[in-house]
Amino acid sequence: MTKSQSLSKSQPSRSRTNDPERTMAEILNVATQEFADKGLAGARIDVIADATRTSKRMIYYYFGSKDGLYVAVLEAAYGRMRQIESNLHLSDLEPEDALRRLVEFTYDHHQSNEQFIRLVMSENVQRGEYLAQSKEIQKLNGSALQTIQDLYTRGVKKGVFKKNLTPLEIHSAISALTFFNVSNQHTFGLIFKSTVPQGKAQTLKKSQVVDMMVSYVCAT
Amino acid sequence: MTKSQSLSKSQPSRSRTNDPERTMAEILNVATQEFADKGLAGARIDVIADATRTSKRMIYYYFGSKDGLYVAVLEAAYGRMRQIESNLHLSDLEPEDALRRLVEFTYDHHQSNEQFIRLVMSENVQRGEYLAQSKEIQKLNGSALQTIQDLYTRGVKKGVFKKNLTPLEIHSAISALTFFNVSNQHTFGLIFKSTVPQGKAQTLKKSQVVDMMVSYVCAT
DNA sequence: TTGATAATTAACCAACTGGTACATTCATCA
DNA sequence: TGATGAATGTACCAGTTGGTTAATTATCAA
Repeated sequence: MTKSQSLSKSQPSRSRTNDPERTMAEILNVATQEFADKGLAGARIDVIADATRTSKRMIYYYFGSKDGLYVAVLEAAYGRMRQIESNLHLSDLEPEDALRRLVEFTYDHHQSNEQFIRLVMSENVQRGEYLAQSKEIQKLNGSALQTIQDLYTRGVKKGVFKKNLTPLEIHSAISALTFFNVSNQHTFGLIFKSTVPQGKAQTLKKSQVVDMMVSYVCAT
Repeated sequence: MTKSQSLSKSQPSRSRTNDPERTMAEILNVATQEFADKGLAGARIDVIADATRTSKRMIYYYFGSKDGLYVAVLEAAYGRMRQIESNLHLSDLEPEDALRRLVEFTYDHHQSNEQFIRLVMSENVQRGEYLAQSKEIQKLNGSALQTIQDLYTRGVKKGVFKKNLTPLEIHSAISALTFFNVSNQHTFGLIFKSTVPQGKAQTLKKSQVVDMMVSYVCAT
């Protein structure tokens, strides 16, 4: 746990410090930005290396290849997301409130994690080829659905939710509405630029998404 | 030397045919596939050229550069979409039926035009940088919204639609639900592969999307 | 202290890739 | 028919880029 000498940022010393953890973390960090910015094919290893305090050689030392680095970036990004998501505790709210809260959370979550969204888009352009290589990924499927399952079951029992919906449907709908809003903002902004306020061209407001989900899930 | 017969694979005739239109069309066609498949950065001019009956030289002759070709592909793809969309005539249907029909059409439309969706995704990864270069694109904004505007106004007048919705909201919601379903199928399929039927991993069924839109737009 | 191994640097390279130079053939029309 | 510009094919190039070779330094257990 020491963390001994992590300073000396502007010290152009001839001596060198071995700090594998920091080196790896920095590479991963810079690479995440570059890949999110340009996609796998557009990203440049040299650019990543130059933005790091270390060298290109280190990238290959720790990650083996450009693809290897990309997969590592994907895994880390998905892992981070899962962790954030797991911090929601909805079980102490009434079903309808919990639903609202979940939608709002997801909306904000997507809104403030454009980098992640861009990675996911890139990966879909590549047909999930690289995400499929990750063993880690498989583990994180259940949790989001379980949350919804619980919430939904409570709502049905209480008679406030429609029957015969599946957690996956609900999750998909929420994701679609909140993800698209960020992912397609640029083309949407261009095509409807006369009607869309410039800047962050969010065409779906949070309250609308909430309303849509509530009116869909709640019993009439 | 020894000319090594690099040619004569199938002893191509020495005669050649000038057919600029066909040449351009073929280049554009092949390029659309390649760009949709790999994105701008991932696409290779040589691959496009080789898949054509003509040569790389012609690509530069007609389109100037890789970027130029890409913009031409985008324009053509968007143009095609606009044309197809304009073939819907909803004015002879009752508002609610027209809405259903619009949603169903959009769903099928996205479902069967994955190539276009992939181009749009790529372009969003690039922040719309290239679509913005196209002068043509600006023209096609209004039509989709106008269709919805008409339909919505009729519905409100008739008292079957909620008030205070905007055409852009409605259009965005429909787009989000139908686009996402195709665009994110790969990552979604991987993460929820235990719950999603393999193959075309459509997690949102057409009827669900229709229900969502209807329950959102229709007055309670 | 020392020897082994992990971490790191710098120079280098071969393949790839967008783009071109140039010669040549086709189509049109006077 | 022959001249002229448009269209096309071939060969080539120079910059880029992922990846590597080889030598050097830090770290730490024994």
